[in-house]
Amino acid sequence: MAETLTSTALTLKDIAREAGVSLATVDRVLHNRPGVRPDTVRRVKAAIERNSFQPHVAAAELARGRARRFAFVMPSGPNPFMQQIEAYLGEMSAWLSARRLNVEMVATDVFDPSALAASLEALSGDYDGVAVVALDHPGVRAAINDLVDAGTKVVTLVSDVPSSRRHHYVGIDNIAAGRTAGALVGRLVGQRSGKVAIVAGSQGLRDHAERIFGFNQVMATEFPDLGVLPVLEGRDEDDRSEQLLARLLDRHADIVGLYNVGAGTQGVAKALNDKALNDKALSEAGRDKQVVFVGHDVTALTRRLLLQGVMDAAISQNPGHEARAAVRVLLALARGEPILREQEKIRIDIVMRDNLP
Amino acid sequence: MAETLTSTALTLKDIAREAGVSLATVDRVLHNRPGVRPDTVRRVKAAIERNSFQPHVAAAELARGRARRFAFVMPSGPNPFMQQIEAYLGEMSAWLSARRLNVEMVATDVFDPSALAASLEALSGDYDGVAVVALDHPGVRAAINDLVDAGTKVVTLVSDVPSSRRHHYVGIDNIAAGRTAGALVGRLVGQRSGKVAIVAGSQGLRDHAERIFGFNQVMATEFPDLGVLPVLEGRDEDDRSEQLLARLLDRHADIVGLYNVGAGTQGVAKALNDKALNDKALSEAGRDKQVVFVGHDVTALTRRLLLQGVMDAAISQNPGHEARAAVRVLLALARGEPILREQEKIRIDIVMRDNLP
DNA sequence: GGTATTTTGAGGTACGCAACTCATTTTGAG
DNA sequence: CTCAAAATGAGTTGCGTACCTCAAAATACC
Repeated sequence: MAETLTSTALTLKDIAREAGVSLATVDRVLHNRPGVRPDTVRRVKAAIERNSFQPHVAAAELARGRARRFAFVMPSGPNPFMQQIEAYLGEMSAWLSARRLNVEMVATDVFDPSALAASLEALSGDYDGVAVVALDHPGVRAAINDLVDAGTKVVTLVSDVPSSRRHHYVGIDNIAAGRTAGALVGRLVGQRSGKVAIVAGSQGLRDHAERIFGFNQVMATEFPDLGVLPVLEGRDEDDRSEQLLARLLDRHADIVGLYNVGAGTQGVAKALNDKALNDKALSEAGRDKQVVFVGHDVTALTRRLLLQGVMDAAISQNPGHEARAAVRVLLALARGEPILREQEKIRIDIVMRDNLP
Repeated sequence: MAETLTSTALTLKDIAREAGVSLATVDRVLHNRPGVRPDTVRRVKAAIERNSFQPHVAAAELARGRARRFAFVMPSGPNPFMQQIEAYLGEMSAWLSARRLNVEMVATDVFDPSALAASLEALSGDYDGVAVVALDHPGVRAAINDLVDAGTKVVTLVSDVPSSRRHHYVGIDNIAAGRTAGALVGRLVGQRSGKVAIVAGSQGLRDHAERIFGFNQVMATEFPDLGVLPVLEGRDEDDRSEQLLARLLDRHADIVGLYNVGAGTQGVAKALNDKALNDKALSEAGRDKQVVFVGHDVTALTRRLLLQGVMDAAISQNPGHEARAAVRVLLALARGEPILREQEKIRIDIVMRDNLP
């Protein structure tokens, strides 16, 4: 009837007795300190295994004395998504200080590889852990590897550098995100035929490129009747995105779907809106005439657009989850605890009007 | 450039000095122990506020000595969703034992109010926290309130009893889930016209009733052209669901959408499949002819159906998240820590083939 | 005023581990 | 066998809090 998931509490002393050694030796083994014969190490580890001993987190934390320092290296400039991550870190402040964790924000120009690399190098030695919104570039990769070699735990956030030796990536699979967007656009367009437009920040950005790749993959295989127009590069700027899109809508009257890969949402929405008003003036166009609009991230703006019905779905990576996961992962890494992969995995959320968080 | 989110570490001793009292008095105030003049209480609390003092979690945990005991009261019987929750709790076992937390599973017949109430009463006094998959019934409500009065922290899991004094509910808003399902069915059906079927376990179950309510709400307001057929009650059994649905599909050739509210998915899929084969024999029916099928939860079965294209979308509440959130909330309640609402909120996930977790 | 009662201070112990010192034993090389 | 080096034991201290006891001081009551 009642089945227990945890064993009784053993202490280091019990392990020492079990292994027939002293507390000091167990401590040496546990912390990879030198001066223990390989055979003895084996005996101690066996005793730990046999009893599935877990050091008491609270005791360990209390004993080590000094607080841990983590740094978050984030893009400077007004990126609403990044601001949300910061805000959620702020909400954790009580949680953090109850655990004597210091989290510091470091702003840097993420799009300048050498500036980013310099910011990272500057952290060396002073921090137990670093979370960084990274750019995949050789200089950045080297800086990350240097941090890792110095014993700092490194987590890439939102944007990964897979070729580095970072300990963990907290973010979504952008190819899968693009595929999801493609499936949504295709399915929501339904029976209608026509063309699909893509607005991105830049195809040079790794995450944007991956999303576009995934999107095209699905369109090609599952919705071959929908022609995909060349990608517009709006540089994540509202004005530019609006102009480019407006021109495209002018030239192609048969656009039925739109995928906005990055930011610049305001401009995209405006261009779409102008077209809708225009259409309405010409004839009575209902939902059937409307362009299916799928974008990314739930912000104040996209939330409004979803509620108004201008936007049909947002692909979202939960910024709160990302902020908390980054902290938890850094903490687990620093403590040498296992990471709960399921918990820290960032999922691709489909957000429509009725499941707005 | 580098902005810190956490303050320097104060201790109780510092607070005592600040307030001009002894450590013992601070301790009395902190734990609501008697024997302190109201005026002194105020002074101490002011000092705590002023310095935004947070007791060191690790020290507190270490000092209290005894381990905490939590109980999970779950339905007996082979419910895949509940089994997933148990499995995820199992994955946490290292995490739990490192914190000296004991989690015990208690199986009970959740559909029998008096049995459930009895199970809850039996836990009284022995546990620091209880998570329960509850049934909204006066007897159960009373049992929950008794536990709360006895000082046990109580969290309802998956299914809520809002009228009780439980401390927290870990689960989704089922009305919103139903609305989401409705929006999906409506949008995915697209231009086609026809009828929509609903298969539920029972309209007597609170969560099923709420989902149906939300579903109908959206259908009535946003997709008035789609007629909703009376709810089939399959009792979450495969055979019964299949038979009922097969008969309905026979009678109504124009069914274009289906919402499966609960379990019995295997049977529902079989009935749909038989119809599809039948249609194919009569004419060449592509995707356009297929019934849009939206259901709940990602299990081995629904995963397969999504991949096969039989099912179009699953509304999912992440069982791993629910398991971990329940533990974290119970722990925070027991410690008197604030709850990170954002973190513990269970979201309504839309899962389609391309964002299968 | 004196007594009972309440409030406060002072101090100790324990929790489990990290990190350290120093003495002692064991081992291996010559 | 001798001696240095390596391995191990034994012990201490401190982390910040909970929880407890006992005495002293302050206050309330008659």
